[in-house]
Amino acid sequence: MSQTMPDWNVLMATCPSRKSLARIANKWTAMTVSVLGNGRTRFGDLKTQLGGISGKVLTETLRDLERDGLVTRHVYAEVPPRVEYELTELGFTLYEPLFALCRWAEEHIAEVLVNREAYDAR
Amino acid sequence: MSQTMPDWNVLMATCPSRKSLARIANKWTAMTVSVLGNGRTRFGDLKTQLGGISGKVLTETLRDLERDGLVTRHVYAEVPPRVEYELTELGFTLYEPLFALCRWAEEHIAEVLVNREAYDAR
DNA sequence: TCCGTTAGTTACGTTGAGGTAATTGGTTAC
DNA sequence: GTAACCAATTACCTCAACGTAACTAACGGA
Repeated sequence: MSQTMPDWNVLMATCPSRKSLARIANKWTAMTVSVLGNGRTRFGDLKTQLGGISGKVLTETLRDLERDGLVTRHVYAEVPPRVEYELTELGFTLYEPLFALCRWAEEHIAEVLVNREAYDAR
Repeated sequence: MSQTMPDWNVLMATCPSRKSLARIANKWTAMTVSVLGNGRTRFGDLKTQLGGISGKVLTETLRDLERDGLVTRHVYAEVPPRVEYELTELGFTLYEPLFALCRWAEEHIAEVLVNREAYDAR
C-alpha cells in the first residue's frame, strides 16, 4: 500500500494538480482562507477585511473555492441579502500553510526590504 | 516586548508585506523553493524539473528570490557557463509552507476534482 | 414614492504575467 | 572554421488578472 500519490505531480506541466496549486498559491486565496479561518464570515465583512479587493474578484475567488469544496456558502432568505462563507473541513486543511505564508510575509518583510536594498545597491 | 509585528499587515492593501505575500504565494515560487529544498541546483536542472517553465520566467523568478535574500546565486568561471542556486537560511524558512502547498495540491486533487464535478452538475 | 441596503453580474479598460524566438559569449570538440 | 553547449537577455505578442462603474432585485423606512 502506497501512502503517497505518485500519479499526481505538480512539477508536471499537464498534471491537474498544477492548476490546483496555481489556485491555492495565490495571494487572494491565502488572504481569504486566512480570514475565514476565524469563522463564518459575511461577504461584506470579507470585502472590508481583504483590503483592496474588488467585489468582482472576491466573488470569483469565493466561487472557485466553493467549487473545489474548500468553502461553503450560506444564503439567508433576507432582504437585503445576507450571505456567509465558511471553510469546509477540506478548506481547513489549507488554513495552516496559507496562514503561515501571510505570517511569513509580515514577520520577514523588514529583513526582505534590507536584502533588497543591499541587492539594488550592489 | 511584543512578539509579533503589529506594524505590518498583509490585509492592508498598501502594506509592503502585501507585495511580498504576492510573490511567495505564487506557483512558480512554490515549485522553485520546493525543488531548491533538495539542495543546490543548476539553472538547467531547475528548468528541466519545473515542467513547462520558460527560461525567461525562471530567470525572473530566481532574480526576485535572490534580491529578497531567499536564494544565493553561485557562478562558476567555466565555459559553458555553470550557475547554481541555493536556498538561504531565510529562504529555507519558506520551504515548509511552500512544499506543503505542493503536497496539498497533489494529495487533494482527486477530492477537488470530485467536488468540482458535483458543483458543475448542480 | 423614493431612497438605502447587500450580494452579485456585466461590460469595459488597463496592467502584468508569461510564452516564443532570436541573439550573445567563450570555450571545447569535430 | 564551425558546431555545440549553457545561462541570460531582449523584443514581441497573447491572454489572464484585476479594478471601475453601472446596474439589478427585493424589501423596509422616511
